[in-house]
Amino acid sequence: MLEVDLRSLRYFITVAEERHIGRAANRLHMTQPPLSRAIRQLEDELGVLLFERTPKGVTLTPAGKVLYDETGALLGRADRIRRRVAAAAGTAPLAIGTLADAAEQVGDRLVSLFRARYPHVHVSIHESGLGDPTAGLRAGLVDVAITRTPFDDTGISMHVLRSVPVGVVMRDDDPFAGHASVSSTDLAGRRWVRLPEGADPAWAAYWTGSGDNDNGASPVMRTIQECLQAVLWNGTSALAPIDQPLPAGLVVVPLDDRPPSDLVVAWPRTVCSPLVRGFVQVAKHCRHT
Amino acid sequence: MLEVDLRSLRYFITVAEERHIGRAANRLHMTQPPLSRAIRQLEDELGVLLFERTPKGVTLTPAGKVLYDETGALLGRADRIRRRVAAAAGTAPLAIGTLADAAEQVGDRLVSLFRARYPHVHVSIHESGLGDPTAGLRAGLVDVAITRTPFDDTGISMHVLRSVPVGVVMRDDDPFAGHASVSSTDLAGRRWVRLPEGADPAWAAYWTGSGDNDNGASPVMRTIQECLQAVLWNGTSALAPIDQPLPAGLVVVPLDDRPPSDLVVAWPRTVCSPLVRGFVQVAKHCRHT
DNA sequence: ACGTCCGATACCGCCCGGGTATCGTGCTTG
DNA sequence: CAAGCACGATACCCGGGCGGTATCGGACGT
Repeated sequence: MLEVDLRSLRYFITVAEERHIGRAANRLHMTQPPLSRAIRQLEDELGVLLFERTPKGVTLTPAGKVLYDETGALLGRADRIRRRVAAAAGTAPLAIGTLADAAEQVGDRLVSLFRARYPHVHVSIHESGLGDPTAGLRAGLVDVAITRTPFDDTGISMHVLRSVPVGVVMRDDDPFAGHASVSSTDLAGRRWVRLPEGADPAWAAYWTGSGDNDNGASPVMRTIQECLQAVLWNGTSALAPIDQPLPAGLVVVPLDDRPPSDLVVAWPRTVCSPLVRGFVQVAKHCRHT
Repeated sequence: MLEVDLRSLRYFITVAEERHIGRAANRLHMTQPPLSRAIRQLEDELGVLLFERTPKGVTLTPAGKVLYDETGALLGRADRIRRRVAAAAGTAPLAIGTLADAAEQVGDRLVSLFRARYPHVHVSIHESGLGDPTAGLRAGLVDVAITRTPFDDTGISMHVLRSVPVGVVMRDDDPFAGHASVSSTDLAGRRWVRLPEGADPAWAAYWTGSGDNDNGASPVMRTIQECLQAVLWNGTSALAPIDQPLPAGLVVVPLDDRPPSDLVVAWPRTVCSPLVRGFVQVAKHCRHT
């Protein structure tokens, strides 16, 4: 049984229109050799020569012309089928949770990629405070979350997007401000920002200097921006991923005795919705610079 | 861009008809897990649940029903395109050469597989004598050859189907008949079958005990059957692959100091015809027991 | 004659799509 | 009710396919 896949047909159409494999490869965002190979494989599959190769490009053979004329309709029909199937499934909504402002850029990128791929899906974004590292997943408020480790992950599956070391955010007039790194013992006696009560214990312990501080007096932080402002104004300290963009007057010094924190996409382990898995696929396949 | 391939759609159709992944896997000559995975991936691709999973099988969701109804037409159109393209290319003939009766079984299998895959192609088979190891390739009589090494392969590409040690064919009353193997020195003074004059030197040297014999008296052998008869009747000896089927009264004793001979499919290095490449593909993918 | 511009080839690394073994679960059955 | 069974799901392995880079060969056009 012959099994052409639609991708190679799109390749063929592009080459036929450009009359030039190199230019077609450009349009397809790939390089020339794999495209040459794909065309040759399509020819082998059909047992027919589709292009004449000339020194200045390629031209369609009669068989290639027939394939070109017929293929457009086939691809069009395939797209129509996709739309009809999506319509028949109804407009299933997808709720995405994000951890406060911790994952803004990557979250925006992922969501826009997801929207491009599943145009018929209604996406809602729920930004949660720093008190809930599951960003609403635990509470069932969202279907999938973009957040950070560590937290209690029983019943939750995760895919790591990026693993980032963590550091101490301090004012640039801090005695440690110039250091290449610090360790926990250097930080004894500091006042730390306070997370909301009831937060996941592993999470709270990780982000607040092991919690051995008198932080009853600090106000509760709900976003990273609030944390940074507290550091600037109150002389408290906070932990943050070292790639956190900082306002002027603040620096982050790597903390060398704490494991990195992972930027992850997380979802309930028992999920069956294809949309959630599709979101995870998008996250897996795109580059996280 | 979404890229469903037609294979996964055929999988889907089969599962939808069987209402049972295991049975569908059987019909598709594959096992259940990869089929489950393929269905799930199709669902992810479309962002839609296609089947309800139940303890006794699967049932189509509304979206799945729509896909089922639409997909048949798509696959039918794909098949029609294949036929039209093949027709537009005209009925390109393919000439296949085989080395005498040396490759009968495998040749028959390959040719029938090729015919099944390219039904529109007219295939002709040219059986050559033992004097031409290229089976007509060198002379331009055929497009592709099923033959044996060794021969001068300049300008010729090959794909090895099977590598078989070579042995001496002798009568079962020969002094060496019971031996597990023999070496060239054991065979001094024997009379050997004679190949046609002008055969490829490497080829002739390989198959006739290094050619240091008085074989002016032996008749020229044109097929393996003739060789075997000569051994039976004239007391000459011959070399043959050790898997050569033998008539009663003959045995083959492995020759332990000669490299094996490869059963190969060969074609001109400068080939551009998709049919030749298709034939090679068929040869590569089928099992050669 | 040589540079340039094609497509073709060679080779590499990763991912995908096959496989086997095993699990979880809901239904059946003694 | 416990045990078996039947089904799909999961985990893991392995080979092939499809991306990539580097390079070749050949046909023009100065």
